Amino acid sequence: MRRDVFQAIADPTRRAIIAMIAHQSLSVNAVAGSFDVSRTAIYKHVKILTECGLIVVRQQGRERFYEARLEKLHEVSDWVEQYRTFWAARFDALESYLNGMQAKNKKKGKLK
Amino acid sequence: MRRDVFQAIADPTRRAIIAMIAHQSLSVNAVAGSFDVSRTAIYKHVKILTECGLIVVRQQGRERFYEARLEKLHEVSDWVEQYRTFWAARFDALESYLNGMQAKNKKKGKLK
DNA sequence: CTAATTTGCAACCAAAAGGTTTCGTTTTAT
DNA sequence: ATAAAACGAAACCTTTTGGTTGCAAATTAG
Repeated sequence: MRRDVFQAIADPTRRAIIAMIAHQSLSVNAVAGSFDVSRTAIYKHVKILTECGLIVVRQQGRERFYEARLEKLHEVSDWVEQYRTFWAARFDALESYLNGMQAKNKKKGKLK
Repeated sequence: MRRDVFQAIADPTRRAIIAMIAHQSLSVNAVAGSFDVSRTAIYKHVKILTECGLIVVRQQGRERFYEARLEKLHEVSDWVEQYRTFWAARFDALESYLNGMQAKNKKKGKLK
C-alpha cells in the first residue's frame, strides 16, 4: 500500500477535501455532504490523507473534526521547484526564439 | 481516462523518468535500460507523460528521443503554493482559531 | 540483400483504487 | 430509557493501473 503525498493529492476528490478543510475544521458529515459520493467513500479518502500526514482528526463527542496539516506539501513543492529554473529557462529561450521568428516573418510577409 | 499532471507525477517511476530526461533527451532504450521493468512498461509511462504534455517525442531515424517539457508543472506549483501560507502561519493562530471553530461548527449545515 | 536494432502496440493478467451496501458502536437528544 | 445521529469498518464489486509476453513495422548495419 503506497502512501505518499504525491499519490494522496493525485485524486481530485482528495484535493477538494483539502481545499474544504484548509479553511476550517469540518466533521465527516459536513465534508461528505458536499460531495455526491457516499460518506464511506469520503471516509476512505480521508483515511488516506490521514495516513500520509496531511490531515489530523480531532474527536469531540460523537463527532470527528478533520484538520488540515499541510506541512508535508513541502515535499511536492520541493520536487516541483527543482525544475522551475529548468522550465523557466526553456520558456525564456522559446520566447526569444519566437520573437525572432515573428520579426523574420514580418519581413518576409509570412503570416500563418 | 483521467490524464492530468497530478496523476502523471503520482507514480515514482514517472518522476524518475522526468528526472532522467530533464537533463538531456534520451532514447526509449536509454531510459528503459535504467529501470528493472520492461521497455513496454516504460513506454506506457512515457505515453502518459506525453499525453499530459510533460514530454515531447522527437523522432530521429529509427530512434525516438524523449524531451522534457515541464511548463505544466506550474499547475502543481500553483496548487501547492496556495497553501504555503497555511502551513507556514498555522501555529500562531491555531489555538484561538480552533476554539472559535468548535462553537460555530455545531450550527453549520451542508456546504453544497 | 539480409540480419540486427529500435520501437509501437495489441492482448492479457494481477493487484490496487474507488465506489457501494450493510452492520456495529458510541454519543447525544427526546 | 429509547431513538436518532455520527461514525468506523467489513464485505463486496467494477474499473483503472502497472506490469508482462509476443509480434509487426521501420530503420540501420554488415
